[in-house]
Amino acid sequence: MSSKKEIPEQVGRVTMHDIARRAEVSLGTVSHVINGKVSVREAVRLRVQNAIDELGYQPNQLSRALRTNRTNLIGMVIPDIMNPFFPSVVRGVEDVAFRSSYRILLCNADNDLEKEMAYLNDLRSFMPAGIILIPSIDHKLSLKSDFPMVCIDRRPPDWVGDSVTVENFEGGYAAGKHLTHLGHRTIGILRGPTQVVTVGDRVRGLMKALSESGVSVSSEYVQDGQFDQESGYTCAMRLLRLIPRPTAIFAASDLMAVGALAAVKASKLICPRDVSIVSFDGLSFTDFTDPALTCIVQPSYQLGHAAARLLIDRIEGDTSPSRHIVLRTELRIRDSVQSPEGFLAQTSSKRQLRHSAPS
Amino acid sequence: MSSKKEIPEQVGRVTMHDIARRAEVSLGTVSHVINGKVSVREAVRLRVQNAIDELGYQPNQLSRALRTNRTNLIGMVIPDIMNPFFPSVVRGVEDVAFRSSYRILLCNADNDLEKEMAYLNDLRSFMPAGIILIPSIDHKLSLKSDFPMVCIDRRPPDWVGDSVTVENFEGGYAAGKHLTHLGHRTIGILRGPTQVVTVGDRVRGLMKALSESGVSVSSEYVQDGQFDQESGYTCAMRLLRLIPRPTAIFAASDLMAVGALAAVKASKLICPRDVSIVSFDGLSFTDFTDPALTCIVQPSYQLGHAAARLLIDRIEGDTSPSRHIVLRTELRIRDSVQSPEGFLAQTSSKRQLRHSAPS
DNA sequence: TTGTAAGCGTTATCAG
DNA sequence: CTGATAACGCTTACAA
Repeated sequence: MSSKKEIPEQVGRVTMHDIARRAEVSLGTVSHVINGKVSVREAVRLRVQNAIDELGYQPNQLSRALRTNRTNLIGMVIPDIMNPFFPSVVRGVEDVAFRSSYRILLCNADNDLEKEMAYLNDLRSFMPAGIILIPSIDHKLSLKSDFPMVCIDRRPPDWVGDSVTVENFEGGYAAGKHLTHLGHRTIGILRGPTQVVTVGDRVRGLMKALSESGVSVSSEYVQDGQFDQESGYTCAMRLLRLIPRPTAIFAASDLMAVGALAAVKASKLICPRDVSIVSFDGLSFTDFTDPALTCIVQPSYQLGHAAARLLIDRIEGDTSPSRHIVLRTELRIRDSVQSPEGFLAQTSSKRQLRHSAPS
Repeated sequence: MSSKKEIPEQVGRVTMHDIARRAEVSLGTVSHVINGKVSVREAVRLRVQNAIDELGYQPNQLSRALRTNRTNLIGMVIPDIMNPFFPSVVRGVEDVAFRSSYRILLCNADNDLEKEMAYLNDLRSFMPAGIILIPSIDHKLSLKSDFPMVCIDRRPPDWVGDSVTVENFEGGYAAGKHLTHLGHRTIGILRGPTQVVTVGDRVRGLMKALSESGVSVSSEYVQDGQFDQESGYTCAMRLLRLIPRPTAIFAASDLMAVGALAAVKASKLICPRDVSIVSFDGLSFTDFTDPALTCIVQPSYQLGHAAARLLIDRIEGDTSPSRHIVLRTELRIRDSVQSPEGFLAQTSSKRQLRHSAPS
């Protein structure tokens, strides 16, 4: 799009009628040149195009939608944009959507099933082209709708449609391997809310890695709570009082890990010297904690990106069987994990406590 | 399309026609009971209402909008939802909007004037009820439009419409007072991008407070850069090499402050013992840094909240003169500021600032 | 109080 | 290739 010749600042809405009149053609012809579906004589096409440019005409999306029975709106229902995990998901969706000229209708359902269903229902009255949903924890709805929908992040058990999720199990497994390779054998777990299926997977993956190294975790080393920092603090405190004290803690979310970090400090211990911490999420603030957190990074932007791609394919007619895309996680090594004291790690020449400075 | 006596799950769209037929009334009557503007005999009203409930009818927002020339859509154009400052602004807008049954169309303009204008223009084709805009840095557009618009966070110089902003100057001033009362007389400033007007105000407010205490800041103690962590690091490094070394640093954003924190550590200094840091924004991660940052908190949620209130008032007919709401900031005292070494702090016989400290 | 009918700005179907 | 004309689903005078 290059710069325009003149400023068409005609304020009152300009419609196809205005174009038709100015170009001295009929309404239908204007429509034809706009949609390019029916061919139009070049001279006429030009006249119409000029009128459009001169008057700064934009097709009214509403009437168009009403007529064609489809908008270019994508409804996006998420738990809460203030939860730092979601903004990049939303951005991933928007970037893809924008390129295909879809617009995003954003709804925060607060993990509240009622609110989620209300939004979902309400959204229908806008005739969206499709919906991207991060289902609430206890999502039950198997919605049959007039438009495609893809579930992301969490996949409800009864959901048979498209979905994009993350390898939670494998991420947990990677965390477990990392810890056991460094020699940890007494490991505490901050699991968070048990009803969240993603968390369960993370912990199961972790457990698998541990048991492969002959490490077992008795139940008092697994603490359930909320996803937040405060809960992480409280639960970590309980872990730190256990005997033997865990040499490492796995936190199923970054926020819990931050709480755990605080708990370690409050216990006059040092992370990672006394207690290592590995977390799950990879939010940006994990770089700012002290020490910076080693964590399993979720590809949040990609989550939205892939979902939008998939959804738009569906909107544009892809009728292949449901797809279930599962995205990889990544182990990001920072400063919060080291070998436990007294463990002779061959590779421990690396200095752990160095705070990574931005380069 | 077989008529059902059963609970609605009728998938194909159900329209007013269906209701009219089932309730054995005319289209107009259905409309009347829905909009409650024209009175309808109770018996009929009930029949219609039943039909609506039984069929699970929802009015089509698009056709309604087309007819009434107004949607219940609010367009929100922001720089970038991934910037941690904006999610709560968006949430503030959405909470208010939702209660008045408006929906949010979210657009990320990336501080790019072209993109911003493209979005703004594009939004018009949805006939939004109103727009909330966080203008790009070099926003020039004085848009005359068919619907109300309120600018938030930054107020473009030529913008004569409604706006909601933050007391940047006063916030900077409070930061300055806090520092001077504690005895700081050599103060470094991380100003960030000079073209951002909010930053200018913050620094001017700071300067005023300093000069009121007879503290002057020579130019090499003022570093410009970007808003981000990396820039904060680099610029703070320069400050820390100055002689005399500043005993305190003011960062115009939290991210720069985080970079400064890293710079202090990298210089083998300790915050706040050797260098105090006070920042501006109050994002949630400032609690997780080490030490936790003392900062001037912007009421980001309130920003969105107030803007939405204002906008909806306009949408609903408020034609009073343009309003310019300015929100207070708050000094949040954490651990990154103390009196400089060797300064005999007048003990708290006199409390420093009336700016409320959180408990 | 209720029904009728004319649009809102498009697209789509047919004639010319 | 171009132009009428009928929808799309709804609101709103105005008529009955």
